[in-house]
Amino acid sequence: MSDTKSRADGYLIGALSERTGVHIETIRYYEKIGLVPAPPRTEGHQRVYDAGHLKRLSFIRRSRELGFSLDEIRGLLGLVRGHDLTCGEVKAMTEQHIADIRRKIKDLKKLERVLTAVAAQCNGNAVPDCPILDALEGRNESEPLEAGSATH
Amino acid sequence: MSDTKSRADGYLIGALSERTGVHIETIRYYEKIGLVPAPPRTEGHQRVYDAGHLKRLSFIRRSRELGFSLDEIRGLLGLVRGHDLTCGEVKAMTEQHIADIRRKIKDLKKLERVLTAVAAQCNGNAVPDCPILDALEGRNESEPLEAGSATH
DNA sequence: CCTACAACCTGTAGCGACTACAGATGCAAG
DNA sequence: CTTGCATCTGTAGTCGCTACAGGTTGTAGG
Repeated sequence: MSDTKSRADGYLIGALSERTGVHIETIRYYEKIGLVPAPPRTEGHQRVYDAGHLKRLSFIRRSRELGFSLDEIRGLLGLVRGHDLTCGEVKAMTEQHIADIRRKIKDLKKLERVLTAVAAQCNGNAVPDCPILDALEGRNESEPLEAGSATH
Repeated sequence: MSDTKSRADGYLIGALSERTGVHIETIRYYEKIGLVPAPPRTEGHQRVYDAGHLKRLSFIRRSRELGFSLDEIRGLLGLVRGHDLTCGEVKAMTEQHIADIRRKIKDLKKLERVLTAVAAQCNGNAVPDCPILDALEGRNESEPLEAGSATH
């Protein structure tokens, strides 16, 4: 069942990393910032994880994939282990998140439109009079582009 | 014509910041990393900019709004002042960029779908059995979500 | 001329979320 | 015993800024 290194009941960090898809360094980083608890160690100071750690780390990974920040995840985990947030608050957080994502999509679509238009004018000639650079220089002040979150 | 501080022909950093919409600290940062040249100074060591700086900084700002990295902009500016890139290379860069943006949009749309589905199951009850948290814990392994750039 | 105050200066540290080392151990197989 | 991989700690770097602290310059008013 287990092809990766394990100790009696638990697994070492490499095995946990493999099972969760979270890099080893990232696991240690999460421990350092207190997002996951420090696990017990072997006599040789190596971390030994159990199924609970696996679950928690998977939860974090899925949440990250859905775009939650580490701080938001801290909140979500608070509820798991205690009673920080109500279900309604979790829902509100999620909906706020959806709104953010929609805004980002909107911004990116606009970017795509502008860049596509700009690239279409270029025939791939030699150096001078590149229409893309002209557009960037603002000689063709068509779209306002009022600074948004863009890629960030 | 000029309501902001200027010295003879040029403007001080505050005026440049106002005209370009780039923060003062950011202008100094760009100078530090060599993205814009160090301007001449007054006797009291204050930076004095001219129309050339204004143009270059505006170019940078527009490029940033379109999602180019500072390194990419460095390349684009290389062409402006010399002959680093051909127009075709600029076009290729732009198209690569468009592809990146499309991928991001795709990822975000997927995120939106998953989160919307997950939030819809929640009626905003009290603490236990929150369907959002259930989903994050992976009890409902429906969408694969294979780790992408997500918000990054 | 003196004072107040805004705008400027330099330099450093911090953000988020990692990533990438360097150099020291642990541990199992041959 | 040696090899060699996995793990350990700690620090510095990434990107694109932002936010200070603490000092100087420049200008306007009294």
